[in-house]
Amino acid sequence: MVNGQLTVDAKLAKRVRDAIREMGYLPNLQARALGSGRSRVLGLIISELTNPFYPELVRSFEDLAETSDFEIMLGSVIHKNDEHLNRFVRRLVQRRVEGVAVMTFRADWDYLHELILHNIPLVTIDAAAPRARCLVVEVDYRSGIDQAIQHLALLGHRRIAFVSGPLQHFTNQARRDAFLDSVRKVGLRAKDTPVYEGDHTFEAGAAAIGHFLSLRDRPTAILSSNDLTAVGVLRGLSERRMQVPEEISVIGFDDIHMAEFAHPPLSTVRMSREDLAAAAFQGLMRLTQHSSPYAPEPIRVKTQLVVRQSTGPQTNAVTAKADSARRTGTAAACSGE
Amino acid sequence: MVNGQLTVDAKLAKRVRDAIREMGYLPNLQARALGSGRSRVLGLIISELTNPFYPELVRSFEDLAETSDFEIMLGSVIHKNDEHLNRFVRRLVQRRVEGVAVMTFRADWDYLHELILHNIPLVTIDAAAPRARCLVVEVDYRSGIDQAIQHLALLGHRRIAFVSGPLQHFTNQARRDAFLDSVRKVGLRAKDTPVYEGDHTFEAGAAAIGHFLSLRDRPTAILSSNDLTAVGVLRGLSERRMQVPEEISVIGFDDIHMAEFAHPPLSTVRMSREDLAAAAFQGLMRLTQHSSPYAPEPIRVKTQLVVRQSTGPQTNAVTAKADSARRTGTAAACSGE
DNA sequence: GGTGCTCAAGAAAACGGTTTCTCAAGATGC
DNA sequence: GCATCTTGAGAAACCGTTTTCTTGAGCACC
Repeated sequence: MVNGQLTVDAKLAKRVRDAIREMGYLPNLQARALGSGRSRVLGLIISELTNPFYPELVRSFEDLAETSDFEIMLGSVIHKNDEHLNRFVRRLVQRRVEGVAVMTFRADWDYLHELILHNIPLVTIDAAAPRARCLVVEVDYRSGIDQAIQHLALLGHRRIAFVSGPLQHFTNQARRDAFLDSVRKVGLRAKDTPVYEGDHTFEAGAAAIGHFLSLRDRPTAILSSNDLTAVGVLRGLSERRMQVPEEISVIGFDDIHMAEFAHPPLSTVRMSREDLAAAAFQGLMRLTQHSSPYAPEPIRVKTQLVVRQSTGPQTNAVTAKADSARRTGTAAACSGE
Repeated sequence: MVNGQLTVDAKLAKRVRDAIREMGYLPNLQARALGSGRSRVLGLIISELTNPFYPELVRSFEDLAETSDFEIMLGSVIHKNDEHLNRFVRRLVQRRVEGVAVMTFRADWDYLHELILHNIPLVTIDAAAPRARCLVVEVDYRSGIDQAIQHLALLGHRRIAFVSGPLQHFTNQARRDAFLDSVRKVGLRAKDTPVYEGDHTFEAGAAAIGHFLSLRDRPTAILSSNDLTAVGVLRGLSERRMQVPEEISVIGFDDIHMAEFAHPPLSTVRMSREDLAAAAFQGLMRLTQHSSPYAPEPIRVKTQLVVRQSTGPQTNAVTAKADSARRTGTAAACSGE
């Protein structure tokens, strides 16, 4: 009755329900989990919470989980040593999670072996763990990077540099490859599209700028593989007293909060955390419904350019304060979005 | 045996343990919780994860929880409506959490009544919920704000403004009062220490600057009640082409990541998230050990000035590019830390 | 009216551990 | 040597739900 069937008098039902509330009764979820064999807990593994990319993702994922009455167990990978990591994964199993979303972009699955052993549904990003009951969320880097490059090309830029993350990670290769394809598509050649391999830190941005400005043919626009590094690029430029976007344009990737508050506000390729979370959650729901070795299609998530004020038309003047030109450029860019 | 007593042959014990591992056995924590009556889950309530103050706090708290074999259930208050909030609190009770750390700075406890009803240990910040089994973490705003004001006074500033958060919150009153006390201590008068009430957003910073610059006696230094607003102040100044710290000094509060990456890097009063998390966790452990109506002393957490590059000596020149002076000033300030 | 069927309510078993109880063997004291 | 205390192993009860099983009532049909 309490669980919602309608075989008894509605009025009586209401009275009973009121009495239950009155006494402050709340079912014990542990007991329920034990009895039903369903814990209603999901695992969520991220790189780390202090990476500004993740809080939004976690929040979206939690919201989804909440509306479906799931709890989530959060674990970050980066600052943990292997010992800690294994402990965390073991706890996931001990709490009998019904599935785990692995939202980190590195592609080694060793630390997940305990989950695989217990045949727990898994959702990963970019690349699948080698096993059944694993679903991939494929981020479509190309769509957003294409937009970024076309935006720059439209503004007249013919020399566009790229700051990548560590190329040992599959995801960073994918981003760089997307960049190289895009610039080729708008007719630029390899020597006009230099790539600098950074490490996704703030400092890498300043280092990249040091490198690019030492080139004979300096790029007039820079695309960075993540926002933090792009902000580092902005800082490096500001320290060299170079004006953005008058002298050089900068585009980031991710669209973290900081991008909006950067100086100038950073144009960037947005990878929607909401979409990512939704894809991951949906994927888990799908996997949990099929207990058989079920291998569904990957879920794709698009990326998209967000134009702010760090991009403007290419000019040859090195010191020109082309303020009015910039305004026009920005307006044009915005309308192109 | 499995739980670690030493009554049987050590070798046999090892063999048994190996066999257990071999078979992939892991105890079911739900069953354990049900049997023992201890869930080993703690609640952690924060304002919201996308507020850059919190990720570090959550991480620290999680680390502590992990080493003591606790799980945490995370909930954010801000973006939830009352309906959602009540659901979350109810879930805390349903999972039979052993205690809840309420790490949000607002002081209304209505939404916690379910926790109070079930006599669940509570740790709060700044002010205690009106009940037993509740422990307060008292943030010592005065220590850090004193340091900030003395730092500015030493640099020659005699007109120091304050941007507060919404004064309906107890915590913001405390910060403002600490400011007023501090400036009085270094001999400044009310008319030279104007206060602007903002709302802790980025935009509030620009608004505050608009107000302060319209005053007849402009302040030469600004202390903000949080970092995001301070960054907004920096932005407002930059839009007015005013140099920081040559023309005006700025100090924030909190020491979020962004502070370091601001332009220029923001001097700020650090409220240590590690300390806060440690205090909260310790408090919960203390409370859970005493089931009786036990009212322990509050735990105090200090704040501390961090000097970066947004503060420099007061100069009368409005447009002077006092670069060398600034360098010296910064160095002096650093050594004073 | 007896037989077979459906249905729902209540009892019992299960979930996987912890905690408590029981009881017999061994140690201790006189 | 006998009564008492201590010890530890194994059995039993328990935690609070869900799930399955049992039972008996109600009903249609021949």
